[in-house]
Amino acid sequence: MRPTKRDELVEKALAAFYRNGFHATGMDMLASETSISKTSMYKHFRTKEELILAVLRLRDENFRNWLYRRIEELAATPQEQLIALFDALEDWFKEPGFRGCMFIKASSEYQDAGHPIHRQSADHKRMLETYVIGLAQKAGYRDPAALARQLLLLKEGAIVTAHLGHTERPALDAKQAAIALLESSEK
Amino acid sequence: MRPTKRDELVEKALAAFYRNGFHATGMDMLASETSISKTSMYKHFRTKEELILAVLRLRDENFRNWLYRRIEELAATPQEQLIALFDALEDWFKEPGFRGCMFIKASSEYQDAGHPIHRQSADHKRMLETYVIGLAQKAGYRDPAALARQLLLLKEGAIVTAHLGHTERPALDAKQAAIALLESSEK
DNA sequence: GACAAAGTGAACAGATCGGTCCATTTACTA
DNA sequence: TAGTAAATGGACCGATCTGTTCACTTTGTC
Repeated sequence: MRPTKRDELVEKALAAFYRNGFHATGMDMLASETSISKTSMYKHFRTKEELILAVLRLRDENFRNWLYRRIEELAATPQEQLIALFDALEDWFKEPGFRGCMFIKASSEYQDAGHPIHRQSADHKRMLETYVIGLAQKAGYRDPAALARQLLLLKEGAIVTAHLGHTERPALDAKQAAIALLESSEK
Repeated sequence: MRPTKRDELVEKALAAFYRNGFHATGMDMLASETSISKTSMYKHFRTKEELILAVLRLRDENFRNWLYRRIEELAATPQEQLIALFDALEDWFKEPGFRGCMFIKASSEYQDAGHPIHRQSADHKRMLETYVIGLAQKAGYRDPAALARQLLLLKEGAIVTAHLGHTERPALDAKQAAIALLESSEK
């Protein structure tokens, strides 16, 4: 089954929005860049906002799938996987087109906490939190939720620091901090 | 000496950009919101970009002054001040108009690492780093730079998490992680 | 009270914004 | 092969974008 035109649009729009930002990427630019007519775009999505929401759904799926698999490749036990998270980050930061976290950027452009785009970005972060809490639970920590939240602060910090580009290897700094946190956390 | 019209413009533009974003805030909206004519605005700044750069300079000055003073209010020794950083964050997050870090948002909208706005945002982060390294040095840590980078990852993470709003008290999580990091860092 | 500097409002430019419309062409399927 | 659904290009809408121009008014100073 070939990917539908709709999927193709969302995929290419994802690349354009990620590289160029949301407000800065117009629907005409999108049409020419994706080689999909504006008429078609507006047949699939009633507004630009709906398209962005679809893009963010795809991004969430892609990113979490990639991350979870990469972490499993890198480490076998939950304990080690909590650390491997930061090795995976380093891989991501090194990718040529890296431009930060799409959800942080989305919430930067759609700031109102009640805005659908902002809310969907928060949902993504919540799902990541659930995943890391699960790892911390399996690893046997006494307060897995608190530990997960702390590790995720390091993750978010590393991402924005990598994008800002004022520090050499934020993923490595985060990893070392994570190791220290794990060692000082009670089981 | 009264503040000049230029200062007044930059100050009000700061509030508008912070609340509303950069691309989403047009020069006409800015003119009506600041009660300063467009003609005047363009007499002080040749382009919107130049105005944004002036706004970011003011924001950097305001924010660092506020933060440094708040930290000194909250704690007396460098050791305690490294922790008080996160109490200051909590104060900030609780402010009614809190909408995240202006520099993270600026770099989210002007993503290219070579763009003046992106570069200036990175400069702000570097200056904060210098300050925290100084505290870590005075507190007598063996590797003050590494420790400062780790603490700042927690800070950036807490800011974006507070803005996303998917977690209850990110500043408190960050503070507890910071305490653990400090305890496990060699002097 | 004259003069220059600074600020004003409003119209204007050309480009782009999100979104609509329509006649035509392509592609799948009965 | 006929019919239908999907996709196309391009014109078009009103609004908004950054930035300019101009004639007029305010303001502070000598």
